[in-house]
Amino acid sequence: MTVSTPSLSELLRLDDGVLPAACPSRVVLDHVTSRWGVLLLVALSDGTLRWGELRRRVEGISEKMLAQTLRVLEADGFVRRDAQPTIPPRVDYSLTDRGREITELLIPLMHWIVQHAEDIVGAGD
Amino acid sequence: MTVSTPSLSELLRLDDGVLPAACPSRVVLDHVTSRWGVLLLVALSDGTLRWGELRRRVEGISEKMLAQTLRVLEADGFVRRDAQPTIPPRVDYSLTDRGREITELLIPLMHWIVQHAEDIVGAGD
DNA sequence: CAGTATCCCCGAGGATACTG
DNA sequence: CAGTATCCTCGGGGATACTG
Repeated sequence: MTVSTPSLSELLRLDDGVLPAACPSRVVLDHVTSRWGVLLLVALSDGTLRWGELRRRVEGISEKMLAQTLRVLEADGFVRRDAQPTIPPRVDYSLTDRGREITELLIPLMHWIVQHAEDIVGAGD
Repeated sequence: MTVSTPSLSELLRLDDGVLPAACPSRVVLDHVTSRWGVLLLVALSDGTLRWGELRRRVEGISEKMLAQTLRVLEADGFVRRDAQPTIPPRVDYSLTDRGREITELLIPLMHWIVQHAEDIVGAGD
């Protein structure tokens, strides 16, 4: 049942295991694993959130980085932005299908980290 | 069969969905998703590698960042360092059990990214 | 409310040279 | 070979003020 994890080379079909530096995946990896990228995607996995809600959920993020990271994630097609032309404005952010795909891979990671973080920083740091 | 992904709040047992800023998980998340962290861990998933092999595999990494990132990953208990006291020296790096655990969550992520990267940067960037 | 615009700083990270 | 030491740059990212 447990298919032993295939090697990176097999998974990526690299015959030498080298992932080139100039490579689209590096760009996407950087976007997703950017300082605030993971946190925003994971926050949105709970459902649609407004700008202000996102700010509060992802504690510590500045307005600048919230805007910037959201723009990148939107450009990559991970996040959908719905702006109501009302006064005052209301903007909803949610995951696209693509965003949900990658977030489903991110959640187990976050989960593992949250479970083990204490042991890790407690012992070594 | 498919258990629908539980919400972040459920997974993390946060009643408000807010992941605090001052929190060990943030530190570990930063280490793992650091610029070179993912790439190194994933490279080591293929098995033990020597310093020079790692440098070549993770194309673009400088010696400084290789050393620095490896030290962090070692301190976190993800990576084991085996130094043979020979001349010339030989140092082997491999994943610990803990390293293998988290890498098994990283591989699907990398895999997804490599599969979809072209579409993503091709269309939006 | 949901952003943009600006200024500015610090440290991540690269280049280079050196060493056991 | 497997690093360390040093210098230096560039841009990530915070603080603050302003706007439709």
